[in-house]
Amino acid sequence: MIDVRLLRSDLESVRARMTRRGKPDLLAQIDDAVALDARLRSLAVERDDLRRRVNDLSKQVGQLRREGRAADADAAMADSRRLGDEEKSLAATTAETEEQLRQVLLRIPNLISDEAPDGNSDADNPVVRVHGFDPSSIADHQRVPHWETGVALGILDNERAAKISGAMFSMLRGAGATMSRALCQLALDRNADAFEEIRPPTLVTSATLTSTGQLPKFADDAYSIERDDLWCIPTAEVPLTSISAGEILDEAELPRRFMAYSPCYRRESGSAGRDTRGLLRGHEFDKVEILAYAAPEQGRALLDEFVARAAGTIEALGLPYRVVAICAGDLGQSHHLSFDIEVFAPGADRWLEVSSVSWFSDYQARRADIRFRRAGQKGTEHVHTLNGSALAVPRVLAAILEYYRQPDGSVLVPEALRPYMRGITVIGPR
RNA sequence: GGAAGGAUGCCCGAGUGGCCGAAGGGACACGCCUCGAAAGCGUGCGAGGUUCUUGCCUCCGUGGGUUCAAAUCCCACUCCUUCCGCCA
Repeated sequence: MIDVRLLRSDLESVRARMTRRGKPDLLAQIDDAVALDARLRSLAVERDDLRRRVNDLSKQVGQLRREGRAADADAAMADSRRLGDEEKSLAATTAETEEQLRQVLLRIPNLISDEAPDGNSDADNPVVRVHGFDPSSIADHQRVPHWETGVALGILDNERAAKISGAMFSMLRGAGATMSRALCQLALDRNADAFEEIRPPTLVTSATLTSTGQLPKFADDAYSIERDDLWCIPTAEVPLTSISAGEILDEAELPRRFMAYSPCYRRESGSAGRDTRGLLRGHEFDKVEILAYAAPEQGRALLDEFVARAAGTIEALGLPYRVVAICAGDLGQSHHLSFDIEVFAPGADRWLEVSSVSWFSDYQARRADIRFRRAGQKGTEHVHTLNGSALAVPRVLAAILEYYRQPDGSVLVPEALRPYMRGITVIGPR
């Protein structure tokens, strides 16, 4: 949620920054918010004044009673009752306006960073840097899509996954399942120096899903369990962000860092049939997420650190990758500034997004009400939140099955994964 | 799933209709004292909104209700604890 006060103090700058997202109807939403806010404030002033008078009269009633002036007390009581009725109807109007404003505000996206490049869609995202990518070094035996290799080696069985759960679910077997787990282990171990490991719940309440920005706007993208009013998390970002919801932290404990392995559930409602072969996109996948609560001034540097950590793990796996800056028009609703890491998959012959690292400024913290107190100062501020995939398993696994494929059709296990592979160094046909 | 008890400020804890935004203690901060510290003493110490300051409004798990007036009474819900049942 953006700060309403910004709409009052610096409306033009808000409008200018929203314009960069390239969504014309946003400006109308902002106008709605401004109007509702103005209305709310005048209503609140009026309501508070009535309350003050009711409170005063009520106190007088008690006072007069104690002094034995029953007639005066009755008169004050009558006055108070009359004002109270007025207050009640005004309070109802105010509450209604408040809720309207909240609903509008929940749908207004975050202010984007000046640093985010211009652009309308992912096609405009500039490549920031490329590592280890040399198309001329890629041999024919690597140009086999992982869904073929995976089936040939008996480690990927999407047919049976579909039998069990329907389309867009996948099942790994044998060394494939082991490698999936190994990738999680690797990502967790590489970040254990700075992050507390969490095993969060993966079913969450509506309030939790609202804090990170998935609700109310993107309800169709998440699985819901209506009978119990719970939602399946689309990413561990959701529970991790809400760990300190409603809490006030000390400046000294910032940045506060968490990491978590979790399954992630996505309905992928808009993308059925697109890029769904093999392990490219599924309703359920494993991911290791890293996240931090930070003081505002720590945000930018942490974003770089998160990108470096995610890229470092890909590098340790020996995979070619590039870092892409997300342009203004492609930035998600909650995002302030984001970078994606993409791995080149020679068999699928394309770059796969394997990590998205984002800085949310105070947008999520305001929704989740996560604040901190600066040492020696009165009052509180909202923290900034950042998060990123330390490693998204299926796509990295896909890239490995292609990049590490050998002329005889087997797949070499990357050096970095071997400690977690029970001695398997090569995945051959069964 | 059934039964009972509970939820108050950073923590503990008092408060059963008005004088309670909330006693008392602890923790914390500052000052005094001290060579320094501990102990002692004094002062301060929740959050949000609105406001030039003063002030005013809101918040005692959440949401409703009763009342001139609610932390306090009523209803519903959530969570915690204990017991029973069930269960990986």
